[in-house]
Amino acid sequence: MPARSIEQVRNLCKRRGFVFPGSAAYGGLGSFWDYGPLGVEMLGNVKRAWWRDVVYKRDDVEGLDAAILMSRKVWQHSGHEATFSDPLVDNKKTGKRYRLDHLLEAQPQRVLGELLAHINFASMPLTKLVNIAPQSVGDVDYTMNPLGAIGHLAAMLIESRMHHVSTDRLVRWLAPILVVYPERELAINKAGVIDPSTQEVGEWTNPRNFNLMFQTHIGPVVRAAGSEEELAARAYLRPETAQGIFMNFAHVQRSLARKVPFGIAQVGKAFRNEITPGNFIFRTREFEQMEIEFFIKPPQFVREGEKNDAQWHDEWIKQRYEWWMGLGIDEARLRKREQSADELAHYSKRTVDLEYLFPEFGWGEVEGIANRTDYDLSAHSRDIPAEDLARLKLEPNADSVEKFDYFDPDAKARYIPWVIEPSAGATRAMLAFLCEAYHEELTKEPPTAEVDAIKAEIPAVIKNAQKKQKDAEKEADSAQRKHDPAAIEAFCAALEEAAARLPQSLLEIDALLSEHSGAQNLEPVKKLQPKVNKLAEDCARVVLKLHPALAPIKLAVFPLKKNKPELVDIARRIAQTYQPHFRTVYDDSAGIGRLYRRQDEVGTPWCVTVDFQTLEDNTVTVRERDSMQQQRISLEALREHFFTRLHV
RNA sequence: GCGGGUGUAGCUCAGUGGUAGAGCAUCACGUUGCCAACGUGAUGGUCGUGGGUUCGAGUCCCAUCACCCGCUCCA
Repeated sequence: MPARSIEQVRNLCKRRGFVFPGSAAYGGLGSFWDYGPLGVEMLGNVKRAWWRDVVYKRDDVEGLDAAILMSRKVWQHSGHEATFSDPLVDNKKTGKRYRLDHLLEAQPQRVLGELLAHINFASMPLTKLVNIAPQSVGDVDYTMNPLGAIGHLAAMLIESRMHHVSTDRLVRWLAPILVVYPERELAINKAGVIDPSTQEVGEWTNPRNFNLMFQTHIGPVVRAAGSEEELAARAYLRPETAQGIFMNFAHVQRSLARKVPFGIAQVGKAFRNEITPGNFIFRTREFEQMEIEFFIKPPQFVREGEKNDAQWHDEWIKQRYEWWMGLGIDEARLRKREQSADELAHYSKRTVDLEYLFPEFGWGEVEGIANRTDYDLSAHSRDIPAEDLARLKLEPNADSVEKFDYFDPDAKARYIPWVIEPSAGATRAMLAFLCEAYHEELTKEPPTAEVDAIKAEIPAVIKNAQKKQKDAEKEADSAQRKHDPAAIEAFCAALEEAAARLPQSLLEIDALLSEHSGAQNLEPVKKLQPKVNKLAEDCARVVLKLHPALAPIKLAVFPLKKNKPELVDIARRIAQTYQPHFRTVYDDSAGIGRLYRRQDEVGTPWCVTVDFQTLEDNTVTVRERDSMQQQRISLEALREHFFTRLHV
């Protein structure tokens, strides 16, 4: 059974030195995390496992480590500066928050018309309108007259002649207007904008603009915000590592004389001013990515027998899926999910997400494999033909001095390659592997008397719960029900079934009693739960069943008794033998049983114990983490034993 | 930003207006021949912060800060 809650994993991480809250001495800084001695090992192992798989094992991928700070121009032309700023608005009544454009898209046309009618466009500064208004409406060119464009739109909407303008296009203009319009709060509320969650008119706050990229400035001089000097000096911390790869496409291709198809892999930090960080290290504002941009021929140059973009995409999806499985993720908790058209990023033709089933919050993306076409390399190139600009919805790039094209000796043609992008979260991967590896196991037979006492109390719990279930069923209006009868019924059934399997099911019962939020309020449960929990903790061990390649410590060496210098000496010597090759620790700070449990908890796959027999025949016990089995191995054979298992 | 929750020892948490507590962890000494052993002792606290009520506040009141969970986002 993997982790039941993120809380369990978070606690273990803090207690055992994987992950600590950041800036803790000053009360913490929301959702920034520091990686402790074991965390840095494990995260490093995740990254190494990935690098081995996508760089070392292949003939067609090279590595790269680009700068984190990149010119503002990169992010303007990649589209991030525009798309990473989302206006948000809250409904004070329901507490729901929406992206303004999503909210407007969910409105009936009538409300959008009302909204336009309530905006006095003449009161808005013309300079702002110029940036927002469409250049044409229908057949009429409004380049010189943005006010006219808005007025035209408003008139059409009010007269319900919507066939000229689709809702989503209209929303794209309306949303930015509502962010800068001085009386926007009034307008939204007067127009009666509806909350999609309740289908009732909401009580809305001011839409506020959010920029998801972290800004900084190159050079120590302080400049006025928004000034020309400030904009010129502005840089962003990369929100994805991918753009660093695109910037270096030509460098890598030329310096290593690479032919398409080939890929560039990069591991590194990325930064996003997430609106809602949370779920431990799942969504943080500083995180680490493992990304590949795999460059391939554009469809029109693909010849008979060669893979096209769709086939390369499928192949990478398969490859990456297998990587996760190979490191111990169970099939039941890893899935591929096709992104729907409306959630595709601005650069993507098709994206398939790999999602892990996390405890508590459920399916969460750990990797996205996107077909980015030739969008990015074109966006950063000058002299792109007009038809390609139109196809990719790009503006001509006058800032760039490069054209990221490639002469293909096979096709005898010059083209801008397409790209398949497998992009995984390294920090998320670590969390997924930790959740997957977390196990609680019964290691001792609980005393019969205590088990019987628990058994005896369970019927009372079930009876009490069933009474609550009947009460809930009496309440006809399901919205008024305090409890969900179906949930109670399921709880009772599970509890009854588990009770019959005591004592083996002790941990399941502990989980049942402490997890059902409704159950915790039952009086008999309040009495029973601490008893069960105590007994469960006494008779169980926590073990991280990590793949050895991911385990932060590979080997721990103990003397059976720490006050026997002859055992201590040998144990220390064994540890020192392996320390240069892989993470090995020596420990004698507790009794042998406790030492084993400590290593179980951090996922150390093997422990070596030096005992009195060692003095006679030079053998030690090697104890395996998952099975807890021991075997005697001679000191000479240890090297072979571990090196083959760890692929050193 | 809105709603909910939590702040007491390194960790997990008790604490009824009247001397600041437990378990675990840590350290010392003794004991201990393989799966969270035991005994004795010790270390460790501005009870998140600032005000107020009171003879007296961890506890009641007000304010404030931080973190956690949920809401958008998506590696």
